[in-house]
Amino acid sequence: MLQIQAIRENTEKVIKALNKRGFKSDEIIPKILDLDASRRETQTELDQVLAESNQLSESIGKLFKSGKASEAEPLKAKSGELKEKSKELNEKLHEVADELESLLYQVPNTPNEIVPEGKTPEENEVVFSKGEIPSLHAGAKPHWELASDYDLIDFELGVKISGAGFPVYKGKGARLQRALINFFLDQNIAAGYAEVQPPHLINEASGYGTGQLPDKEGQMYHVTGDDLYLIPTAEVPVTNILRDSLLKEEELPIAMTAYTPCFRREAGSYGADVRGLNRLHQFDKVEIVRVEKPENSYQALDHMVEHVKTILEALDLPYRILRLCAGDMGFTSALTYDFEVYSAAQNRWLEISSVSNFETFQSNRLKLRYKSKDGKKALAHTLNGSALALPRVLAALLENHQHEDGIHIPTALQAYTHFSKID
RNA sequence: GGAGAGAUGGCAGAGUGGUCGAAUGCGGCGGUCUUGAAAACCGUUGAGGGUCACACCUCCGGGGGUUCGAAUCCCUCUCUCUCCGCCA
Repeated sequence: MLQIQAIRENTEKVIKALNKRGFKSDEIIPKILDLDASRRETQTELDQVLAESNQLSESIGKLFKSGKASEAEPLKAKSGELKEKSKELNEKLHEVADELESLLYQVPNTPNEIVPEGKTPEENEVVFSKGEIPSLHAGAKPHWELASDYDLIDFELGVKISGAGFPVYKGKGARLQRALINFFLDQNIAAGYAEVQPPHLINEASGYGTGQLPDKEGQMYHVTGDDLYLIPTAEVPVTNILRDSLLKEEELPIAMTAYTPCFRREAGSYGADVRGLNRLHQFDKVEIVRVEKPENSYQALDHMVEHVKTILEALDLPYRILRLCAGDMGFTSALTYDFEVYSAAQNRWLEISSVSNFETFQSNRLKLRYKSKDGKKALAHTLNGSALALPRVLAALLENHQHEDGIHIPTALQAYTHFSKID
């Protein structure tokens, strides 16, 4: 949620930034400003009535104490009137404040200045690429065929148990999956991230905290019996660890990593894009989350990008980094870098990580603040990224490292898989 | 699922209708002492709105009510804890 002061003080800048996203702010922003003005005006009016009422009560109390109860009667009547009035004003205040809040929830984050203009994924800016695209042997296959040939993943079995998008990993497929999780976690820990294991179900307040609610209500699985949501990413429970907190300056930065399964309904997707591991309802991901002082957050974002690079290079996968254009960025982000690995057998790029700075957009909702040494309080910046999402990494590993004699496991992973080849 | 207890400042924990925004302890900050540190002692220290700054207002889990006046009384919701049951 954007800070109302920012909208108030930099209205033109905010509108311009939102327009870059393709978000129509010309109506909603003036409306927000109107409501904000009205809120403050009503608040002031209410405060005055309450101040008068407080004084009255105090003098009534004194009269009672000094045994002049009869003199208090007219004051009581006056107090009753004020109460009536304050009730009205209070109702109005709530009305205005609620409407203001619901409008603020609808406004996405303002893109950083370096975010490129654009509406579609084609307009994302490639800022880096590395690794050679392997030329595969004749008869090379996409991962869903490899998965079946080597009995690594059973998609049909998952359909029986749950439905489409819930694969069953088997044998070396399961072991490779587990190896990747451990490998990623160890890499992140070595880079200074503290491991946490958060709950996989979250309450409504947590959903609002990181911005999944109310914006993406339909994309999360909802456990109606207990009114909980299955996490779409570890970002939600991990970032919410810091919800409603006032940190000391020296506690920052905070860096956490977590492995969790992720659950996404992804309603409405179909076709070749969702073949095999490309898009699932349940998948595994290792996430990194950072909480930073505002002046350090963009440097931290760069460090996260560098860190993800080293992981992909250890896996010997060709990849590129995109700076997402304003129109393709997520609702809550101010700047996002997507990592894509090249899938030689599918001849396409697959997104495997998304690293973002949310600035104060999440911390404003989360009430995640820190207190500097001179006693000033400010919202912290939150960042997160995948390091990494499993399914497409697995797909790319199978496809890019396939040879006539089987699938070769990258050296860095062998300590985790305890096998060097799938054949 | 059954029974009971509770929700107060960064944390712990008093407070049952009128200077209570709240005792006390811990923690934090400043100081005295010390070569330095620790200990001890003294002082200070909740959050939000509002204002140029004051004033002022709100906040003792959420919502509603009683009262001139509520952290304190009533209703309601949510959550937590303890015991029993069930169970990995």
